[in-house]
Formats: sequence, C-alpha cells, structure tokens
Amino acid sequence: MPANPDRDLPLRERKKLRTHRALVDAALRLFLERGFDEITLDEVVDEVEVSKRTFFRYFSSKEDVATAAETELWDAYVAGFARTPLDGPVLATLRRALVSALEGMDAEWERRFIATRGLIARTPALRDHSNVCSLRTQERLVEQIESKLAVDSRADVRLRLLGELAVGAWRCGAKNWVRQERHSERKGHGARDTLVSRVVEAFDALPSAVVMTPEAAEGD
Amino acid sequence: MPANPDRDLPLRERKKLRTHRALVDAALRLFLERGFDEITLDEVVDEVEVSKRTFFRYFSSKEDVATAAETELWDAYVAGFARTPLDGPVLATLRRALVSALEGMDAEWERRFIATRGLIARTPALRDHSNVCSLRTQERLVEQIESKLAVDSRADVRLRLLGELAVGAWRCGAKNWVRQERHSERKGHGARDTLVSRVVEAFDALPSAVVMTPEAAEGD
DNA sequence: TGTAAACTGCCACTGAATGACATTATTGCT
DNA sequence: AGCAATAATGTCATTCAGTGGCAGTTTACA
Repeated sequence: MPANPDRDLPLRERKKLRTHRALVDAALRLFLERGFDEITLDEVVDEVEVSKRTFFRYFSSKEDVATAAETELWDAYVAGFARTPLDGPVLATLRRALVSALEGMDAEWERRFIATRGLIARTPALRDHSNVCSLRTQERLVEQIESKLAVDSRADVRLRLLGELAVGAWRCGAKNWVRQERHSERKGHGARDTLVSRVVEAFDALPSAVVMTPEAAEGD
Repeated sequence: MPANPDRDLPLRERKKLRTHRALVDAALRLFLERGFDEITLDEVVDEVEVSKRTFFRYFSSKEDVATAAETELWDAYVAGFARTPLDGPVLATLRRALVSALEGMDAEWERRFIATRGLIARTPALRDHSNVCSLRTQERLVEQIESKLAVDSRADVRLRLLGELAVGAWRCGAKNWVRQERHSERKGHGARDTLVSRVVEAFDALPSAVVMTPEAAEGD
C-alpha cells in the first residue's frame, strides 16, 4: 500500500491524498467484486468512512472514481507531451510521449490499470466514460499542439486531426489488447509490454490505413 | 411539420412515429429556449402529454432526445455505407458515404441539426453524449468493414483505425464548422454546404496529418 | 365480436448528484 | 502557546433522471 505521500507536503495535502487513494482503492475493489452497477456510492464511502459529500469533492462522478487509473495515465501523457519539444513528425512525438507515459507508470498502477480495463470492458457506462475521457485528452493535446506551433486548429485542421490520430491509435491498440487479454491466461507480468506493442502497432499502421484498399486486407 | 408518416404503416406504427417526433420537437424547442440543464423531463413529457415512462420507452436518456438529429444522421450514414460496395481506398468510400448521407437529409432535418449542434456546443453533457454516439457509430462501421472484408479487426488493426479516421475526420470538421458558425451571421442557407466542405477538408487532410512536421504548420 | 398482443400510464422507488450551512481540523502568525 | 483565519469535512434536505411492477387502454386479427 503506497500510502507514503511526500513528507514535504503539509498535513492537509497528505490527508487529501490518502482519502483520494482510499476511495479509489475501495471503489475498485468493490466494483470488481460485485460489478460497477451493483455497488452504490454509499457503500464505497462507508468503506472509507467519509461522507458522500466529500466523495463528490474528490470525484465528479461514480464513473470518475472507477476509471481513476486511466485518468492517471492521461495526466502523465499530457504532462509528458507538454515537456517534449516538437521535432520530426508530430505523430511520432505523440507516440513517443504515450509510450513513455505507459512505461513510466509504476507496478501498483499497472495492477490497478489492468483490473480497471477489465471492468470497463464489461460495463457499458464505463466504456462510454472511458471514451469521453480519451476525447477530452485529445482536446488537451490539441491545445498543446496549437500552442507549440502557434497555429489555431481552425486554420489548419491537421492539428485537431493529430489529436484524433494519436488517441485513436490508443483506443484501437488498447481495445485489441483487452480483447486479447480476455483470451489469455497471462493476466499479470508482461501485460503492459503487450499493451505497448499493440498501441505502437496501431500508430505504425496509420499511414497504411489511410490508403488501404480492400485488396490490401489480410485474410484471417 | 412533416408528421405525415407512411400511409402503409399500421396505426400503431404511425402513432409511435408521431409520439417520437413530438417528443424530439418539444424537447429541442424547450432546451433551446432555456437550456438543456434547465428543463426537466417532466416538462418535456407534459408538452407532449405522455408519461415519463413512455418517454423512456422511446429514448434511453435525456441526452438521447436532445441529440436525435445527430442520431438520424449516423443511422443514415451506417445504412448508406452498408449498401456501398468497397472498391478503391476504403477511406474514400467512408468519406463518400458520409457526404452522401449529409446531402440526403431533408431541409427540416437541417434546421434541427444546426440548432442541435449549437445546443451541444454549449452543453458539456451533450458534448460528451455526442462524442459517445460518434464512437458507437465507429464501432458499427468497423463491424461492417470486418464483414465486407471478411477480416477480424484484431488480426488487422487497420480496420479499426479506419473507423477512427472516418469518424475522427467528422469530429474535426464538424467542430471547426460549429466554431465558424458561431462567428457567422449566416445561420441558415448554406450551412450544410459549409459543413460538408469542412468534413471533406478534414478527410483530405488525413494523409498529410499523418506525416506532418512542425515546419509544415501554417502560420495563422 | 372476442381475444391476444402491443402500448400506455400510474406509482413507488432508487441512487447519483447538489446546495446550504454547521462543525472540525490545520495552518500561520504573534 | 494561543488564537484567528482558512481549509476541509459532515449533515441534511432536496432534485431529478431513470427503473420496475402492474393495471388499464388500444389495436390487430381470426
């Protein structure tokens, strides 16, 4: 349990991080045990011994707490991309930053993330929420691209398309990864590597997808 | 008021279409007058003189009724694409089918659609819902591509990428169209043409976006 | 005409989500 | 160390989207 926040933080901040973490963990555990739709927020907050009002001070919705692991990844991605200068193909930079974010997350996150994606895959409301969050991330990336290039995405639609391409590649790669994991007994070690591979594969397939014809389709 | 459904339909079907239409129209009118979040479903159903229980037999959510015009477009797109044989670049077929769907919708739909997009643009919950619907449409397109090509999208990630590219282009083009319309006094005639142009522009920019470098960015 | 199926409405209820305001805990300064 | 200010939390009432169960009404068909 990595509840050892930065000792330099004031007590208030430390307590907030603890509560946030406790809510995320309790929620994920309960949702995994009995299903997202079968657990009420009252049950979650009872576990952590906080009020529901407090819950909503930390999370904007029930779906938010359930998909916290993904949010952490998006935050890392956007922060990493912000720190990366643009040189060479923009899409390659977007790809590199995403891979870097994925590889930089710790092992505890990985366990939570894998469990979260499984939960998302079998819960329609969470699938929708996950998609919404990915699109919001696109928007943040586009804003950064606009800023880095000093160009408005209305003037050049390619800037907005880059957001679609990057996060779209993630959606495709992650989707295929989940579907593959569902058929695999290897639920632990190596799953992240496989996810990275699938995402990279999707990025790399973009140029070909753009010009693909029916004859180019591989038989199954 | 195009409430003249097919005379060949049984009375039951005709009444259902009428109720569906009435709910869509009342909801959109009220939402536009006072804002999506300010109108309750009780107000909407009172206008149409049906029960809320009936409302939920027609629509799965409040957001659903608000974005009906978009749903109609997606349905037309998917149906049109289903009827279109794949030849030449797949993306070009996807593009053609979308343009064809857009141009095939009638003038009454166009008015509703423009109003709906304006409402979506200023309502966060509807923006999210609209995005979710577009992603669901992607899924339907991918399923059709899989079927047409007799290939599983897990075996070839490009199939899923094609869905992202097509509907992603829509999102980019439509987004820029809405932002442009917001600054334009021409709210009526010609708006659809402009939307088509922006969407086509986005499709056409995909090959360039994939390889774009910072030096290739246009100044504003 | 009568019956079955489809459709609608009533009603109670649930649970996510919110606003107002009181209470408690922490911080920073003297 | 004490205190005032600030931040965080909890209580409580409420709203409203959404659902299930079941009775009543309408339509279709033999």
